[in-house]
Amino acid sequence: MKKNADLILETVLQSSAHMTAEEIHAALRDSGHRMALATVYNNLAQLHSEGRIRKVCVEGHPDRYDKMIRHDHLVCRRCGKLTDICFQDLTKLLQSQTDEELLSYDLQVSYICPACRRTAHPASTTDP
Amino acid sequence: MKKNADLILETVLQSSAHMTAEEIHAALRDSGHRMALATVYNNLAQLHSEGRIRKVCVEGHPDRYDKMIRHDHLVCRRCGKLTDICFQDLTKLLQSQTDEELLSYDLQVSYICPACRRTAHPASTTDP
DNA sequence: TTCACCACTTAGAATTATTCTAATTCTTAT
DNA sequence: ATAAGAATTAGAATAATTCTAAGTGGTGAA
Repeated sequence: MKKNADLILETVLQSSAHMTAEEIHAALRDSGHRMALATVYNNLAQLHSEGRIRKVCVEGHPDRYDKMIRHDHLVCRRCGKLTDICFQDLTKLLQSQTDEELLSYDLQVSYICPACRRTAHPASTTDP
Repeated sequence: MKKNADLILETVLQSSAHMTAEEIHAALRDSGHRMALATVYNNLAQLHSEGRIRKVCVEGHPDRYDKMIRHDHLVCRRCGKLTDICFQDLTKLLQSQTDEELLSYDLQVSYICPACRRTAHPASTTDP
């Protein structure tokens, strides 16, 4: 029988939804894998410290977990939604400007997502 | 008499210490400005939403506040200490790779700070 | 100068995500 | 089978932050 750690890892890797610990817990429960939320937290912490998953913290929201595959995030300033994007040549540019050994980086670019732009734009008709 | 919001803003701007709400509260108290911690939180939120200060969240640590002046952060993976750094041409590179209107970004590069490298390096003599 | 109005502040309770504790249940090798 | 060790658990605890509802203070009109 599969270990919890593997189930949790799979859930994170298979999803592109940047899931929270709660969401992962719920998803596993829905597919018949009952375990304590603390177990999810424990294993996520373990997987993260082993460098097998990423932990993304967005202000005002619970932490989210993600694949390691090199990519960056657009964060909507209105609704907080994360979208993947991959900026090229970033590592090169960063490393070229310092003598420190850079281990990794986390880039969050904020913008207004298309949905928010459409629906939540106040006073759009009178804007210049 | 100066308003609390101004005192709080000044404290953030004058310090290069990336202070937490608690630290700002303590600093103000030490200089004779007594106010509730909630007031500090309220005003920091206000200043942040007005785009007058930055809010930096480092995993496992309380949020820190910072000047707006364009710069990035090195975060020590061991001790969590923040160090300012300014990568050049970053805005240009990011904007050149997307059609979205990018509002701002937050880049945290992780490394091992010199202090940790010196003191907390395990088994350094046998490393390759 | 009184009064009503408003913004700001406050103490303390509440909330929320996460971690801790201590007990229990699995694994696994012998 | 069984002891040792690891993983899991329920529930308590923690910590940062926000909320609530009441209090304070200044301002300007009457």
